[in-house]
Amino acid sequence: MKSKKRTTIYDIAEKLNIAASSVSRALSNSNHVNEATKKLVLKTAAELNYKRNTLASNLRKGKSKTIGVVVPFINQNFFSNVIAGIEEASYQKGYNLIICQSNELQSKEIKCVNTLINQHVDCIVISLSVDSSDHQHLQNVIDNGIELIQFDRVADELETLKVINDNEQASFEAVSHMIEQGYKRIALLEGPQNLQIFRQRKVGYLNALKKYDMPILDELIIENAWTKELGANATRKLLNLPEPPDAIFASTSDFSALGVLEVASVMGIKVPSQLGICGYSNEAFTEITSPSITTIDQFSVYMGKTVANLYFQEMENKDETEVVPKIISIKPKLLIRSSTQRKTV
Amino acid sequence: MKSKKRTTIYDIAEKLNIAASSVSRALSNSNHVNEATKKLVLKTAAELNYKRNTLASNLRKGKSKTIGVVVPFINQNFFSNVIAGIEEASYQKGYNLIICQSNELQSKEIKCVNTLINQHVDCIVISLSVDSSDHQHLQNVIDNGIELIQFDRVADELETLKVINDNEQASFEAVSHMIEQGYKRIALLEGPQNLQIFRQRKVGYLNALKKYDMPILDELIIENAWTKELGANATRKLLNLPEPPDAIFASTSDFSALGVLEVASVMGIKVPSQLGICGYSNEAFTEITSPSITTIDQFSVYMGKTVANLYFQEMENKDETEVVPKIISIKPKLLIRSSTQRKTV
DNA sequence: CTGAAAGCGCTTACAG
DNA sequence: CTGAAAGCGCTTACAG
Repeated sequence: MKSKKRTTIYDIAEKLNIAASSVSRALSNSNHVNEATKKLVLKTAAELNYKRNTLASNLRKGKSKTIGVVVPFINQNFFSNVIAGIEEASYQKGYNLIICQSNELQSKEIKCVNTLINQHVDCIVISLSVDSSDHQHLQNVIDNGIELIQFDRVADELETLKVINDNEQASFEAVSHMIEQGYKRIALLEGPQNLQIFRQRKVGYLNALKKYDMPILDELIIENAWTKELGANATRKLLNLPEPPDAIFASTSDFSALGVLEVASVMGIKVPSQLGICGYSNEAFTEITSPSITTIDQFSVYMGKTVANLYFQEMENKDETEVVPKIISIKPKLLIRSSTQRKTV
Repeated sequence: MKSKKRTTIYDIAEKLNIAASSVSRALSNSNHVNEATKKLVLKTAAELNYKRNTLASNLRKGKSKTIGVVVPFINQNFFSNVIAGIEEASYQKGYNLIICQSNELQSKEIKCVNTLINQHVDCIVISLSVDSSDHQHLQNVIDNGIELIQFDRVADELETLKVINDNEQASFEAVSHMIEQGYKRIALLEGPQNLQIFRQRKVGYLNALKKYDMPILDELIIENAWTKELGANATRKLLNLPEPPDAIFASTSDFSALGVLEVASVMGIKVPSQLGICGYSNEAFTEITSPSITTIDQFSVYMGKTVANLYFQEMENKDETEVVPKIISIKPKLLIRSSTQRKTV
């Protein structure tokens, strides 16, 4: 099968005894072509099972109608939801997606970005890997004339289009809620502080404590507890403290919160009466644990659509004077569930 | 930035005063080129920030080093895991992925496939949408000389490479296990029977009943209960029967099984003592529900890797006489958890 | 080992 | 409205 020769515009032109350029015009629905020939070309194209070679078309036109996406892992709920959103919006505009995963490694992230540059994608959408520190490869994208959009895990210092959550505000609200539920010693599981999102979440936590005149207790702030295992380890450590916390804000992820819940359950500590738990991201499972876990919804599918549409707007406004907002911040929503509700309303 | 002109092999050739063909050879590491010139070219390429235009290269070579993937939804655990597996294996071989989602609609599936054909992908990997009945678009892929690989939800009559699960066997084992746990009236939630996988799972169910000389009770077989909501509806209906079932095999998915569990929980029916529940797919949440749900692991990431590697093998053996197996069946694994264990071992 | 030339399949100014 | 021609950036037989 591989050897089968595909139909080209020349085959159609030859059969109809017209010029290839006319065929091309007819196929791209130009209005500089006679209606009759247009119909004839379309009919013949269908008969010969013609498929436009997008590669050739793109090469000629100097654009690929392709968006490259780089995420840490495709099979993590948050990212797969964002990708689904990007796909939906892109599909409507006739754009394709090339997807790469960085596996949370900057080294692989760099390779992915280079591949996408080679592919001549029109736009690269990226959420940084956790160990991403140097951003030369992102600068490289810009230098190659490719639109760069960062989302969620962004490098703040790079002036690019960005779609982010208001992490600080969400975090502030979550901790405020816990304080209002009467929790006095609220621990923070924080993520790698080289990522801005995790720094912002910490700030939100600190601001909430400040607002309610509560002391900042260093022993209740645990670094780098952003997976289920690390969350569980941190919880063991915290709950064995002379003065253990009465609530834990797993600011890094719901996976971390799940680790907290499991350890509490094993240790026979009751949630939410003895220990409040709040996660981050609204993973599907947070609704079905017992008790259900309070968390923060990031509207991930919507975030994906927003990313794609931001690119399309930017393209349309390229030559206009109107200024498009460069950073879109989506307000996340605190979902109060059982794991933090000990006051009956 | 968009206007920036990229460096081409001609820029390098001009600067070094050699032919473009030599530059091309040097860059593709041909051994028909002097070591000294090769080094010089590489150095200059780096200086000028040269990036090969893959579009042009692929157009000339007549292949794209791209695999197109069509799945119902990117953001469903099973599919995102398969995609992650495909990505990993493809990345190692220098292949890119273009991802589309059919949204379970044959109409969109057809458009996706056509887009991928236009993109001149080398291979299309597909898992059919639920309402896929006619398969002309898949035949079209083959007719266009593109390798077609089906996985999981396959059209049996099409002679293509396939990677599947042994659904019948897995289903048989699951039901046998439930029978051995003493369940007497085991209901089946079945999926749309136009999909082979759901037919196979039904056969496995029936075979298990037959083996243990148990009657087939038509009122316990519920059609089309393959989402959480449909699973819940079916459960309400079943549990209100004069003679309700004492176990439910949600052969369609874990989501369906979750619907069963929630209804049982609302109705105050104890799992597993009064009602046994078994799902399908090993979604992450099945481990953390209370009780945890017995299910079947499909090894989804491995399945993805297998798909990609099958393609690469097929390519390598194209001109050899050796025959590559056309259908790879992965044996799924029954994971026995709390929701079906009422005998203490 | 190197160069000149053709060609992958398309699009688009340029003439008419 | 239509055609002839150039060119997108690369690769690869063909000569030498």
